[in-house]
Amino acid sequence: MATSLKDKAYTIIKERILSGFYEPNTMLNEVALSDELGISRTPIREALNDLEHEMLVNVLPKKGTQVSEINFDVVRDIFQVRMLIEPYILRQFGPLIDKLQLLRIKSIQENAEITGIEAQFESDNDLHQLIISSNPNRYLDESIRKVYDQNQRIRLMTGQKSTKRLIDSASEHIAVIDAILVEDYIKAAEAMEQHLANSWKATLDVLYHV
Amino acid sequence: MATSLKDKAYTIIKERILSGFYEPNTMLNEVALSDELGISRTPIREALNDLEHEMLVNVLPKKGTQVSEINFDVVRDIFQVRMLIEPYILRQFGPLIDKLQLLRIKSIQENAEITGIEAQFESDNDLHQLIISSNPNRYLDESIRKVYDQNQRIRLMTGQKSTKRLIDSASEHIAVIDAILVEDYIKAAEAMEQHLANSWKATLDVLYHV
DNA sequence: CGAAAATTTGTTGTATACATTTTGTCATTA
DNA sequence: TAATGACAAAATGTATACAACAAATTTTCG
Repeated sequence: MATSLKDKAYTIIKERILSGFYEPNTMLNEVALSDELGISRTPIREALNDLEHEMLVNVLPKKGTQVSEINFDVVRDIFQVRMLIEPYILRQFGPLIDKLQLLRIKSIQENAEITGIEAQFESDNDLHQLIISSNPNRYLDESIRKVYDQNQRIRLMTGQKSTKRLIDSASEHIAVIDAILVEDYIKAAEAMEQHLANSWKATLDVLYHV
Repeated sequence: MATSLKDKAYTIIKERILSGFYEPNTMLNEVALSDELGISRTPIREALNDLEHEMLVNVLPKKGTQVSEINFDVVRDIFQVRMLIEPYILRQFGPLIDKLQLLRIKSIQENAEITGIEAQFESDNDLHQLIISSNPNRYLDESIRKVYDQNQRIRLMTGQKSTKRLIDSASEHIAVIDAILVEDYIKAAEAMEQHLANSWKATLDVLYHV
């Protein structure tokens, strides 16, 4: 794959932000990144610009680029958009979802207590990604993907501390999956709404003790 | 206002795309733009990159930057997102809409037959922008704004040829406005859904004779 | 000693030079 | 004539140099 240096820089920096290696409010120095990655400033700058559009960083004119913060407002906005779009995708594009992949994910979710937190975590991601990917609308896709990247950072903060929530989450996922499998997409959308509402409540609880 | 050269280039190029001065599929040459605008290639490139994120251009690696096309799929996707988000904003954030501005817009819409096409056109824009602006969710805002820019290009194509549609559109706008004024935001959302559905049908008819 | 001014340092913004790739031209050949 | 390949021209991708600005530091003066 003949990828550009800009894309390389983009991928590396994004991964560092999403993984929490760069914490919120960290200032990203262009020359430092340039030296470290062995890439000149120009592609670095372009990558940072791209990341700004995903709202993963804020470019402060003449000051620098700063890893964006995840405050309450951001968390609320992220969940709001997810609750609008993910059920919508199920209703509109449910039939386009890959059933085989669903079954694979379901089997992992069913063994939530055995497979461990990390596998569960990843499988959760897979489910949402699978649903998101079924949507052919480019504009909707960009919106939800941007939001979903931020969501990964939120989950890093919550850390899924409660195993109780993990089990509940798994059964909610299964409810969504089962509805899709019997091709009742309205029910699937409702199950997703329920799931997101619960996740929202759990997140509120863990992060803000509300 | 101490705006950067990148922003200047961005503003100029964007205006040219939205106004139709640059037609779809036009290749945008970086050095040509650089010479014409008296700005070096670096800010020009950054501006084009920004425009790519708004899907107003496509950057083809090693080939160049091309003004994006408005084909049937794009038109469908745009309307789909508008029909999802605009009514949602009314339902969720209706109370935040500036009522005074609404009254001003209403008076123009009421005289649709007198004020002429252009004023009508602009007032239509104002209404949708006003509603969009009432939404405080940054993620939703970016999504709908991106879509609304493209929508301007669609309207350029349809050219609002039918005066019948113009009159109908005005009365639909008034239905939305009146519902907001009496603070019945559910009704307002429904009126908006109706309006967008009709616009969608009219657009289909004009552009694709479907 | 403290505050304001001047200077230095470091960072981003912009311009330009160089590298790489694509594309168009034109001669060559089957 | 049509296809092919070498070559030239032009475009984008990348690196680097310079300019403008902000912040930190030092100096100067009350």
